[in-house]
Amino acid sequence: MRESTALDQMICFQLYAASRAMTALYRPHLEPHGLTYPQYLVLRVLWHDGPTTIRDLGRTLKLDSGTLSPLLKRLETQGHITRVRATHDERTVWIHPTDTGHALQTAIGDLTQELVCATGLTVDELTQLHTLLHRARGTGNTTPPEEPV
Amino acid sequence: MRESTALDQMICFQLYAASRAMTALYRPHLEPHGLTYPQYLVLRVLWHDGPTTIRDLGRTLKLDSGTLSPLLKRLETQGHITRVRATHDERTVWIHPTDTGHALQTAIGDLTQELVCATGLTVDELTQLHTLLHRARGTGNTTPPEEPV
DNA sequence: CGCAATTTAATTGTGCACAACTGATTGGTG
DNA sequence: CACCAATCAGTTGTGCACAATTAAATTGCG
Repeated sequence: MRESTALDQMICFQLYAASRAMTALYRPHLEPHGLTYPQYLVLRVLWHDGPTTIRDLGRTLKLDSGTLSPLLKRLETQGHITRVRATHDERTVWIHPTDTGHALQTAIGDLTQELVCATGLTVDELTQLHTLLHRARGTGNTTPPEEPV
Repeated sequence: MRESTALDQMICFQLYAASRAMTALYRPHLEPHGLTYPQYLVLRVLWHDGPTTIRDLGRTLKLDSGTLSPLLKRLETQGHITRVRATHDERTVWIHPTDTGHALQTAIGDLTQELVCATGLTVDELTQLHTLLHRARGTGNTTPPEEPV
């Protein structure tokens, strides 16, 4: 029964450890391009959605400006994005992927197969895991998973 | 089919987001005691196992000395632990919980119910999630979940 | 219109994570 | 015994996360 009393702990630590382990799987594929995993997530949003505001990036990735501002500044320094303040509402800043930013998409390629194999889970299990994880965040959040997620 | 091509991405982001969301659930319960979530994990190991070496803490929590050394220094400053270098092998350092460190266990109490409810998942689903997460780390790792995990 | 509340991005400060390295200690092997 | 490789903790540097604050722009309401 102490299994059940420690259940939340175990879930939380498993999440914490699994998240870091998964990020570690990406690292060797991203580091050659000078990217971190959060930077890669930002680029995925830009690849998928095109130019995006910092506000929307924050809502998609669940990160605040305290995290995104310096991260985007680094991506800009690397030449992967540009930052343009909107003219009609000067509070918002638009993030545009540059040509080199777009080029990274093909340069990095599709990491799916390799990483799915690394987990050792079947596609069914991964789908199951995905559903449980999504449900575990926001209570009663019934909206389907978004891209690029 | 683009669902499946983005599957690893989605899983990885879900892990990343769910882990941070879960940590955020703990924060209001730990912050009054001046603890962070990683510090709380260390204390849970000490509450469960008693005095432990830094090496074993690192293996249990999957953290290296670069993370643990300053973290433990902060726990020592707060008076929750002591650091004692072993006499028979002066490379290893033993971490002992102090009385105030032990007292935190009852002061913080059991957060299980509250956090399980916050996820909105059933016990069965949490068990399922736990199993999948554990399997997703280490390929072919068939050892059962450890404490405190 | 005038002004307070809200929105947005940026900044500051703290604490992880993790790579790379240092330095001390230990164990094993010739 | 001498020496070399391995082990262990600590340090340094970079980049997230996140709370709290700041400042500018916008919105809404009287």
